[in-house]
Amino acid sequence: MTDLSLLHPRTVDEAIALQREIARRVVCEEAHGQIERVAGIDVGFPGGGTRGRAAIAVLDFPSLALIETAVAESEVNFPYVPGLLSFRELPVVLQALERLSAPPDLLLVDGHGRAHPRRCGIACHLGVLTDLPSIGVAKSRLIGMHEPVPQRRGAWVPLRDGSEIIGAVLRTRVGVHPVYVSIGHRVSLERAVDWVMACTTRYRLPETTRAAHALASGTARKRETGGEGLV
DNA sequence: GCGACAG
DNA sequence: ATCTTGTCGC
Repeated sequence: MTDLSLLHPRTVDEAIALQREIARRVVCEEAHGQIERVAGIDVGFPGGGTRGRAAIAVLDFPSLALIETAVAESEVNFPYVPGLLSFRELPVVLQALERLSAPPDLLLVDGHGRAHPRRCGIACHLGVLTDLPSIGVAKSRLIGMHEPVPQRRGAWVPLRDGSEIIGAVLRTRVGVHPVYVSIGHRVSLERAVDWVMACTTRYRLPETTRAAHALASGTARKRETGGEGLV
Protein backbone atom coordinates (compact mmCIF):
# COMPACT_ATOMS: atom_id res chain seq x y z
CA MET A 1 0.00 0.00 0.00
CA THR A 2 3.05 2.19 0.23
CA ASP A 3 3.46 4.86 -2.43
CA LEU A 4 7.08 4.40 -3.42
CA SER A 5 6.98 7.20 -5.98
CA LEU A 6 7.48 9.50 -3.03
CA LEU A 7 10.79 7.96 -2.08
CA HIS A 8 13.16 7.95 -5.03
CA PRO A 9 14.01 11.40 -6.34
CA ARG A 10 16.67 11.74 -9.06
CA THR A 11 17.90 15.12 -8.01
CA VAL A 12 17.99 17.31 -4.96
CA ASP A 13 15.43 19.62 -6.52
CA GLU A 14 13.15 16.68 -7.10
CA ALA A 15 13.64 15.51 -3.50
CA ILE A 16 12.66 18.94 -2.24
CA ALA A 17 9.61 18.97 -4.48
CA LEU A 18 8.56 15.60 -3.08
CA GLN A 19 8.93 16.89 0.46
CA ARG A 20 6.63 19.82 -0.28
CA GLU A 21 4.06 17.40 -1.65
CA ILE A 22 4.34 15.05 1.33
CA ALA A 23 4.14 17.95 3.80
CA ARG A 24 0.77 18.88 2.28
CA ARG A 25 -0.58 15.44 3.12
CA VAL A 26 0.43 15.45 6.78
CA VAL A 27 -2.46 15.36 9.22
CA CYS A 28 -1.67 17.39 12.34
CA GLU A 29 -4.45 16.18 14.59
CA GLU A 30 -5.60 12.97 16.21
CA ALA A 31 -6.80 10.54 13.56
CA HIS A 32 -6.43 7.07 14.98
CA GLY A 33 -8.14 4.47 17.10
CA GLN A 34 -6.95 2.64 20.19
CA ILE A 35 -3.18 2.36 20.32
CA GLU A 36 -1.76 -0.86 21.71
CA ARG A 37 1.33 -1.40 19.58
CA VAL A 38 3.90 1.39 19.66
CA ALA A 39 6.97 0.96 17.47
CA GLY A 40 10.44 2.45 17.78
CA ILE A 41 12.20 2.99 14.45
CA ASP A 42 15.93 3.45 13.98
CA VAL A 43 18.64 2.93 11.39
CA GLY A 44 22.27 2.18 12.12
CA PHE A 45 25.40 1.67 10.05
CA PRO A 46 27.36 -0.98 11.94
CA GLY A 47 31.00 -0.61 11.08
CA GLY A 48 30.43 2.81 9.65
CA GLY A 49 30.03 1.70 6.06
CA THR A 50 27.21 2.04 3.56
CA ARG A 51 25.36 -1.00 4.78
CA GLY A 52 22.28 0.26 6.61
CA ARG A 53 20.43 -1.74 9.20
CA ALA A 54 16.87 -0.74 10.04
CA ALA A 55 15.35 -1.97 13.25
CA ILE A 56 11.81 -1.84 14.54
CA ALA A 57 10.83 -2.71 18.09
CA VAL A 58 7.12 -3.05 18.79
CA LEU A 59 6.12 -2.52 22.41
CA ASP A 60 2.79 -3.11 24.05
CA PHE A 61 1.14 0.02 25.39
CA PRO A 62 0.98 0.94 28.18
CA SER A 63 3.00 -1.95 29.64
CA LEU A 64 5.90 -1.23 27.26
CA ALA A 65 6.62 -4.95 27.10
CA LEU A 66 8.46 -6.02 23.96
CA ILE A 67 6.04 -7.70 21.56
CA GLU A 68 8.08 -8.22 18.43
CA THR A 69 11.05 -6.96 16.46
CA ALA A 70 12.05 -6.76 12.81
CA VAL A 71 15.39 -6.01 11.20
CA ALA A 72 16.41 -5.45 7.59
CA GLU A 73 19.75 -4.67 6.01
CA SER A 74 20.55 -3.18 2.69
CA GLU A 75 23.10 -1.08 0.82
CA VAL A 76 22.41 2.63 1.22
CA ASN A 77 23.45 4.93 -1.59
CA PHE A 78 21.79 8.25 -0.84
CA PRO A 79 24.29 10.32 1.21
CA TYR A 80 23.50 12.02 4.47
CA VAL A 81 22.35 15.53 3.68
CA PRO A 82 20.80 17.59 6.48
CA GLY A 83 17.16 18.03 5.51
CA LEU A 84 17.06 14.98 3.24
CA LEU A 85 17.61 12.23 5.80
CA SER A 86 14.46 10.29 4.94
CA PHE A 87 15.58 9.54 1.39
CA ARG A 88 18.63 7.85 2.86
CA GLU A 89 17.02 5.86 5.65
CA LEU A 90 13.45 5.06 4.66
CA PRO A 91 14.04 2.45 1.95
CA VAL A 92 15.53 -0.02 4.40
CA VAL A 93 13.03 0.97 7.09
CA LEU A 94 10.16 -0.02 4.80
CA GLN A 95 11.81 -3.39 4.28
CA ALA A 96 11.86 -3.98 8.01
CA LEU A 97 8.28 -2.79 8.35
CA GLU A 98 7.12 -5.43 5.88
CA ARG A 99 8.55 -8.13 8.11
CA LEU A 100 6.30 -7.37 11.04
CA SER A 101 3.37 -9.70 11.60
CA ALA A 102 1.08 -6.67 11.79
CA PRO A 103 1.44 -2.91 11.37
CA PRO A 104 2.06 -0.92 14.57
CA ASP A 105 -0.58 1.56 15.77
CA LEU A 106 1.95 4.35 16.30
CA LEU A 107 5.52 4.97 15.12
CA LEU A 108 8.15 6.79 17.18
CA VAL A 109 10.82 7.71 14.70
CA ASP A 110 14.42 8.62 15.48
CA GLY A 111 14.58 12.07 13.87
CA HIS A 112 12.33 15.09 13.32
CA GLY A 113 8.83 15.29 11.94
CA ARG A 114 7.43 18.74 11.23
CA ALA A 115 10.44 20.41 12.84
CA HIS A 116 12.03 20.56 9.42
CA PRO A 117 12.76 23.33 6.88
CA ARG A 118 9.88 22.15 4.68
CA ARG A 119 7.86 20.53 7.50
CA CYS A 120 8.78 17.13 6.17
CA GLY A 121 11.23 15.32 8.41
CA ILE A 122 11.60 11.54 8.35
CA ALA A 123 8.69 11.02 10.76
CA CYS A 124 6.30 12.87 8.44
CA HIS A 125 7.66 11.09 5.40
CA LEU A 126 7.23 7.65 6.94
CA GLY A 127 3.84 8.51 8.38
CA VAL A 128 2.46 9.64 5.05
CA LEU A 129 4.00 6.76 3.10
CA THR A 130 2.44 4.18 5.41
CA ASP A 131 -0.52 6.33 6.51
CA LEU A 132 0.26 5.35 10.11
CA PRO A 133 0.25 7.75 13.07
CA SER A 134 3.84 8.85 13.71
CA ILE A 135 5.92 11.10 15.94
CA GLY A 136 9.41 12.47 15.49
CA VAL A 137 11.78 12.23 18.46
CA ALA A 138 15.19 13.77 17.76
CA LYS A 139 18.21 14.07 20.01
CA SER A 140 19.35 17.37 18.55
CA ARG A 141 17.96 20.39 16.74
CA LEU A 142 17.72 20.79 13.00
CA ILE A 143 15.96 24.15 12.82
CA GLY A 144 13.97 26.42 15.12
CA MET A 145 14.50 28.47 18.26
CA HIS A 146 13.23 28.09 21.79
CA GLU A 147 13.37 29.37 25.34
CA PRO A 148 15.25 27.43 28.05
CA VAL A 149 13.40 24.29 29.15
CA PRO A 150 12.44 24.08 32.85
CA GLN A 151 14.30 21.35 34.74
CA ARG A 152 11.19 19.47 35.82
CA ARG A 153 10.56 16.09 34.21
CA GLY A 154 7.89 16.47 31.56
CA ALA A 155 8.42 20.21 31.11
CA TRP A 156 8.50 21.48 27.55
CA VAL A 157 8.64 24.70 25.56
CA PRO A 158 7.56 25.30 21.97
CA LEU A 159 10.11 25.07 19.17
CA ARG A 160 9.47 27.93 16.76
CA ASP A 161 10.42 28.80 13.22
CA GLY A 162 9.45 32.42 12.91
CA SER A 163 5.91 32.67 14.24
CA GLU A 164 5.11 29.05 13.62
CA ILE A 165 5.31 26.34 16.29
CA ILE A 166 6.99 23.34 14.68
CA GLY A 167 7.70 21.15 17.68
CA ALA A 168 8.32 20.80 21.40
CA VAL A 169 11.58 20.73 23.31
CA LEU A 170 10.88 18.22 26.04
CA ARG A 171 12.71 17.41 29.27
CA THR A 172 12.08 13.68 29.56
CA ARG A 173 14.20 13.38 32.71
CA VAL A 174 15.76 15.73 35.23
CA GLY A 175 19.38 16.47 34.52
CA VAL A 176 19.51 15.42 30.87
CA HIS A 177 19.44 17.36 27.63
CA PRO A 178 15.91 17.73 26.30
CA VAL A 179 14.67 15.89 23.21
CA TYR A 180 12.91 17.44 20.22
CA VAL A 181 9.39 16.15 19.64
CA SER A 182 7.34 16.97 16.57
CA ILE A 183 4.29 15.82 14.69
CA GLY A 184 4.85 13.04 12.22
CA HIS A 185 1.35 12.22 11.04
CA ARG A 186 -2.17 11.85 12.44
CA VAL A 187 -1.36 13.22 15.88
CA SER A 188 -1.29 16.67 17.49
CA LEU A 189 1.84 18.14 19.03
CA GLU A 190 0.35 18.11 22.53
CA ARG A 191 -0.57 14.45 22.26
CA ALA A 192 2.79 13.65 20.70
CA VAL A 193 4.48 15.00 23.81
CA ASP A 194 2.19 12.87 25.96
CA TRP A 195 3.02 9.75 23.97
CA VAL A 196 6.72 10.35 24.26
CA MET A 197 6.47 10.82 28.02
CA ALA A 198 4.27 7.75 28.35
CA CYS A 199 6.91 5.67 26.58
CA THR A 200 9.79 7.06 28.61
CA THR A 201 10.68 5.43 31.91
CA ARG A 202 14.15 5.81 33.39
CA TYR A 203 16.20 7.12 30.50
CA ARG A 204 16.40 10.18 28.32
CA LEU A 205 14.90 8.43 25.29
CA PRO A 206 11.64 6.48 24.98
CA GLU A 207 11.92 2.72 25.51
CA THR A 208 10.75 2.22 21.96
CA THR A 209 13.63 4.22 20.55
CA ARG A 210 16.12 2.55 22.86
CA ALA A 211 15.00 -0.93 21.89
CA ALA A 212 15.20 -0.13 18.19
CA HIS A 213 18.59 1.53 18.57
CA ALA A 214 19.99 -1.48 20.38
CA LEU A 215 19.00 -3.65 17.42
CA ALA A 216 20.15 -1.26 14.72
CA SER A 217 23.58 -0.56 16.20
CA GLY A 218 25.77 -3.55 17.08
CA THR A 219 24.76 -3.00 20.72
CA ALA A 220 21.99 -5.60 20.49
CA ARG A 221 22.04 -7.97 23.43
CA LYS A 222 21.68 -11.64 22.96
CA ARG A 223 18.11 -12.76 23.30
CA GLU A 224 15.05 -13.32 21.19
CA THR A 225 14.75 -15.95 18.54
CA GLY A 226 13.84 -13.49 15.85
CA GLY A 227 15.68 -13.12 12.56
CA GLU A 228 18.71 -10.95 12.28
CA GLY A 229 17.80 -11.24 8.61
CA LEU A 230 19.41 -10.47 5.35
CA VAL A 231 17.21 -10.52 2.31
C1' DG B 1 30.78 35.30 1.83
C1' DC B 2 30.20 32.97 6.59
C1' DG B 3 27.96 29.65 9.76
C1' DA B 4 24.32 25.93 10.74
C1' DC B 5 23.34 21.47 9.73
C1' DA B 6 18.19 15.28 12.25
C1' DG B 7 21.22 10.63 11.52
C1' DA C 1 25.81 7.73 12.11
C1' DT C 2 30.63 5.59 13.63
C1' DC C 3 35.52 5.33 15.70
C1' DT C 4 36.88 4.72 21.27
C1' DT C 5 39.33 4.62 27.45
C1' DG C 6 39.04 6.53 30.93
C1' DT C 7 36.71 9.36 33.92
C1' DC C 8 33.58 12.64 36.45
C1' DG C 9 29.32 12.58 39.10
C1' DC C 10 25.34 10.66 41.64
